[in-house]
Amino acid sequence: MTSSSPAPTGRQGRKASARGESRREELIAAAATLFAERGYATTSIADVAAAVGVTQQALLYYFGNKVGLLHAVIDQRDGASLEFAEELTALGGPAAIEQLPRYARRNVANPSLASLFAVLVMENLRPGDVAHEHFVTRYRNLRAVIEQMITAGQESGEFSRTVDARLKAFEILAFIEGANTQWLLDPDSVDLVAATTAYATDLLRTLTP
Amino acid sequence: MTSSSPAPTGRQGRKASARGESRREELIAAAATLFAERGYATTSIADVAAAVGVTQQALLYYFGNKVGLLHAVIDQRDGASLEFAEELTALGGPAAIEQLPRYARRNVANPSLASLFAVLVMENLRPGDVAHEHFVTRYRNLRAVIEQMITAGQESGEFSRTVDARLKAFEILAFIEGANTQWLLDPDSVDLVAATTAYATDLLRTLTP
DNA sequence: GTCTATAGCGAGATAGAC
DNA sequence: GTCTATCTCGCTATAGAC
Repeated sequence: MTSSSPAPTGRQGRKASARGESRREELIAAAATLFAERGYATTSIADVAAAVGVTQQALLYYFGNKVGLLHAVIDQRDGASLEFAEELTALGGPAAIEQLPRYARRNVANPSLASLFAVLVMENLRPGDVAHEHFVTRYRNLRAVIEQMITAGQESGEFSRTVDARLKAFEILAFIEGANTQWLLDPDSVDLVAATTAYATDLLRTLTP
Repeated sequence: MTSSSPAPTGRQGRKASARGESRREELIAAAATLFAERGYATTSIADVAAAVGVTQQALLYYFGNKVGLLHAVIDQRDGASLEFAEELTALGGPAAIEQLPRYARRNVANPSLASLFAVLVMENLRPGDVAHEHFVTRYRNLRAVIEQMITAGQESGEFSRTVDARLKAFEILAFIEGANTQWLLDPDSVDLVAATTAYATDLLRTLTP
């Protein structure tokens, strides 16, 4: 966000890989994969560079330092998350709840993305950690989006007004995160989509008047 | 478990700190705190040793290597978790559900322990990670305990037989873990005990015939 | 048991050539 | 843009003295 990188001007040469990916994007993609697999702290920038076939110093040319790379990864991959959540909840009320399994399906289809943020959150729990503020606001935004979806349902009369929208939003996000954790650790032990569907069903029962 | 440490024989000298803690126990306690705060990978054994006032080499005398220290920490702190879960669920049925907020209270009272395992799990998601197998079986055991609690309630007729005990157990554990994550990241944003109490209440409604 | 000394590696980052 | 060379640091682990 602030200063960060020399930002190579304009478009890249034709050398960039198969798809129109710039070297910078290749590096971000490689970093996302490795961070998801091993975490940020244990991944060396040299490993990331090697995955793309350049040296560590080439990587530093783009991102300045390791933290710059991390922020580039977060910025590039996390926008989609909130958008996805907004898309799912935009319908408001019961229709939004029914979309919950789509979230699970998305994780199953893209475990690397699911793992990336789960791992990074735990590496940034404490104030002062490089991306702490980012994740704090990320979760606040997600809770806010879910809470609005619930209050929308209450205002339309589809949801009972006796439920505390704020606590319910917390609960729903807790389920999503915790389900994710268990599934990442032990994918064969549970059918994430089935579990999410079951949860959504029961959830609807507690929300409906 | 296997070989590990020279295991200093017999009891310790009177030099061990205020409480009857042996040096080994002091080191485990210091490691638990630091691992909880910074994670395993980013904590150096020298930091752990320094927290107790000895050198890194003294620490290695007890644990052999860094992985030995990790396993000592896990063995010492994790036994309590499963016991606690068993205690809470032993009652079976609705009474067990009502105990859920106690779990939250325990975390609030001991954030360091809550953080320790949350962080270590994410550092051991992948097969081959030093403590991967430990956490896989840990979660399997926890799910099994919760599942048994539910089936016990179903057999006594207190819980509806239409719910899938296995999926419900997964859901309950997901809530606990996810609630924990959100609260660790941003403690002021939510009242963990209130949220857990609300969840337990709604949970009971979906479980009761 | 705890120390000093030290080996040996891998990390992040800078300087400067091409 | 990407490289080679290099600096500096921190880390794990070993050897051996006390």
